[in-house]
Amino acid sequence: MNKELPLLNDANANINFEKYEQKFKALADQQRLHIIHILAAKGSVCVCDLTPLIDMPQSKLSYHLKILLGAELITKEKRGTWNYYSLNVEEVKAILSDQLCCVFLPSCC
Amino acid sequence: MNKELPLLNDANANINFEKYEQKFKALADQQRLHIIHILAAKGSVCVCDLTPLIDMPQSKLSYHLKILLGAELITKEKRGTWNYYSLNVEEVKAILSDQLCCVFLPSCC
DNA sequence: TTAATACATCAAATTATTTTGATGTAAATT
DNA sequence: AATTTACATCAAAATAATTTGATGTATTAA
Repeated sequence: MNKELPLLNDANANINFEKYEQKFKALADQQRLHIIHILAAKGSVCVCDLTPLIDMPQSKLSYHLKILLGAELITKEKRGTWNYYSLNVEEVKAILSDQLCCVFLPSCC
Repeated sequence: MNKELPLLNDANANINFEKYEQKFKALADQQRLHIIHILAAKGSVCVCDLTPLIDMPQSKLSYHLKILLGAELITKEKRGTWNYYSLNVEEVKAILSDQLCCVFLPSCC
């Protein structure tokens, strides 16, 4: 059995564009890029410590964190009342070029 | 003179998030990812040859090409009545991981 | 046990993006 | 010269994403 399907001659191979669309959508926002940048620098941060770093109401921050979480660009860990968010470095590296990793993940370079 | 600014301790370095936002926005759409994939496979393609490959009205295709062009992910070259679009491979490679390049630029692997 | 803190979620309002169909312009064909 | 082809652009309609402020639920602190 051949596990590889041949490329179709109309170049419309069976790529899961939807999955990538979601990830790029999550990245397609300055405020979320900023959040990513902070998480990259700070490691694990709870929402209450993130709020003063970025200037936005808490409900808005929660919204953006949810988008990033849905795209699996960040992870969430509950400790008591606090929710700690971290960057999913592996996932980000799987998407971004080394060059961009250097921009958004300072620890990378 | 020191060309490198020190990293600020609030991790809010002076990154041009806007520029990246535009590029990710352009990528954040299945139809545009499809266009990118076709251009990567076919090289240089005019709108009239692209239209039958992707199933959308011409004005819609023009709109999406314009978004990609604005993000400098593709280039345009006029030859007579025809407008030939090509992928800006350098730019795409500067953004996407090798892994993703393999997905969207088949010739890459 | 009351109050305060740390969130998530919800509905409504706002804003941004996409889609559609029509129209315009230029080059190519007849 | 009249048609046809190849596009871009435009305005209106449709859809989607974001923002806001209020409320709810735990957990912790007083």
